Amino acid sequence: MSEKTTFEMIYDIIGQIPEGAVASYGQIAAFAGNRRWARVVGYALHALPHGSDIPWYRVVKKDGGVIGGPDSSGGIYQTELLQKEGVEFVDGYVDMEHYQWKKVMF
DNA sequence: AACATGACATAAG
DNA sequence: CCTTATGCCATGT
Repeated sequence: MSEKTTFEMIYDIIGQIPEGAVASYGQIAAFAGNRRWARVVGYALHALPHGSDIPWYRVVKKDGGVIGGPDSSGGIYQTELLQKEGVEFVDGYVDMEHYQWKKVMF
């Protein structure tokens, strides 16, 4: 049966995030079906293998902040990747007003 | 099976 | 703004 696991649904949603856009954990969880899966979303990304096609760096907190803080090595890396795609950062936070993903694009 | 932990969100004080 | 508490699900021990 085509019973997709929670992780698969989450990965599917994340994989739909276009370039130059970001999405929050809660947002992904909401698109996947339940917004309470925000935690599972985090765990799903945490469990991602290296070399995965999942754009984990396009996933940020609801405020637009990166995990670990913008000063963290991972935070710097994530910020850099997003900036290369055209996402603007202000004080370590994404300008969600302009770059938060909206599914209306499709 | 039970408990603890975790890339979160929300509410309340 | 910060800390607590609660909700939700998956994983590790």
